[in-house]
Amino acid sequence: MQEFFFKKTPLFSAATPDTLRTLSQLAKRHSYKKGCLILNNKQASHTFLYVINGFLKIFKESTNGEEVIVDILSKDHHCGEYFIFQPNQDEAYHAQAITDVEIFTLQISPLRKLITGDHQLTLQFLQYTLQKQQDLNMEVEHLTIQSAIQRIGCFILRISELSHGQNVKLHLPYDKVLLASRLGMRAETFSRALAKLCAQCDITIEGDILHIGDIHTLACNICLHCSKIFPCQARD
Amino acid sequence: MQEFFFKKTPLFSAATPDTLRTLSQLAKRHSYKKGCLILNNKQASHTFLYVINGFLKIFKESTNGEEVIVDILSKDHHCGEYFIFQPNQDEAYHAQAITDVEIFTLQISPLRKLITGDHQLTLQFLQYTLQKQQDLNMEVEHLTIQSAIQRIGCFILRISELSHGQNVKLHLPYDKVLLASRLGMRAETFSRALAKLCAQCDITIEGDILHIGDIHTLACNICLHCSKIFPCQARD
DNA sequence: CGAAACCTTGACAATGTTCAATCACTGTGG
DNA sequence: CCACAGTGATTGAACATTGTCAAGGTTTCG
Repeated sequence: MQEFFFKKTPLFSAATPDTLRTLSQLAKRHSYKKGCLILNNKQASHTFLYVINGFLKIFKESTNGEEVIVDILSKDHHCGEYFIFQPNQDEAYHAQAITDVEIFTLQISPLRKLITGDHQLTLQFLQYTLQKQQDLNMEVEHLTIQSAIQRIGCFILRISELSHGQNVKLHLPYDKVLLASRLGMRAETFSRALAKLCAQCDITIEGDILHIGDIHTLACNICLHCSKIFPCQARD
Repeated sequence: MQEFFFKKTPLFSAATPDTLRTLSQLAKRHSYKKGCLILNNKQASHTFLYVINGFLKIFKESTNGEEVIVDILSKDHHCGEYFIFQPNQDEAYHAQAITDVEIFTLQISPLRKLITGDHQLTLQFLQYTLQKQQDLNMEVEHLTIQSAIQRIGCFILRISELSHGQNVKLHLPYDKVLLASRLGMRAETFSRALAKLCAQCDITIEGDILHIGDIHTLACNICLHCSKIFPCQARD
């Protein structure tokens, strides 16, 4: 992979030329078709994974077999950095392509060397990790104080890029079963809650397309139940 | 404050002598009585806060007035580092002493200078932030797949320090109203769920003291509903 | 002692899950 | 080209869990 590619990514843009060169030698690019499992347990704990394009589902399984979604990664999001400081951790997680997807991977141990030798890179990692922490704090908050309807409305507002527009047309980024799971509810609950939300807030559904009468009306109904103020900058 | 004090904290132990000296000049130590509000909104966004002793509640308010607990900080935990890279963020949060508490504070902008000038310190911050991210991932998982009873059981196992012992005596670290809120449920739900848990798992309650017949029995009933394997290393 | 906070309990309402049935859509193989 | 299986999505009914409201008991502390 080429050095200038890394120079353009948010996470590595501030890295030194040396780091960029090493990255270009070590990173391995992969493509996967929708549905493919990307990491097995053994790989996961010593692999850093960066999404170039497409969507990826990161999930775990509870001991009694229930699937839990840890994250859904889109372009320029990444995972596995936790293992930089926890090399022998047995935090099994799985990654699956939910669209066709392009990624690159790095082995954790050379990444650890890069980090320890490049202060600017470490600062970037710290910055993005702190941002991620904020996102997770918000997720906990939403699971605690929002109903299913409110969580769906909030998600819609976030992917609408928080425009104030009217008659906005919007694609759901992935299927409803997955979205339900991402928002911490069952598919049936999602279906019913979305229908209710639409009835209340002047939205019509057509498959995976939403027609939203007025974003601001929606925000007025939803954003009460959150510590942030519309338009917030939360990511998808 | 003395340099060797910072040298002994987990977060700053790897800092350079220069950093430690600057810290000792800039950090301000404070004591608060149980119940005191420690930060107002204006201070929060440019203050880093480190707990020396006692417990602290970090919380936000949703627009419609509901309180949400973001975290409960105990000795050697801290907050506010998010603002290092988001200096003008208006993420209002509040901090309140839930026991008598000792803390020290740093202004964000000198802390930012320390971080940018001390690679080892940045690595420590990154390490602790990544650990925190894992903890939050676990919290989301628990809110998603565990019932109230299971969340309480899981909490008890974590503060039991995961010993396998029998006839373990355990103090709840803070009052039940707060604990309920921390675990994402109402006080009434907590009361009922704890009673059920005790009936199921050979535990007796006496005020804030729990007598647990067998930790392992409890773990068998609870840890099914989690992606980690008992004994896990999750913190409080 | 008395007020305030903490905690528990009961009755009931609201919310979300489970299970089963059904329908629409897609891609496959005959 | 059609039959068919499989996935995704929706709906209804019964049920489980959690929240709400009201009341009353207990503990703490000035």
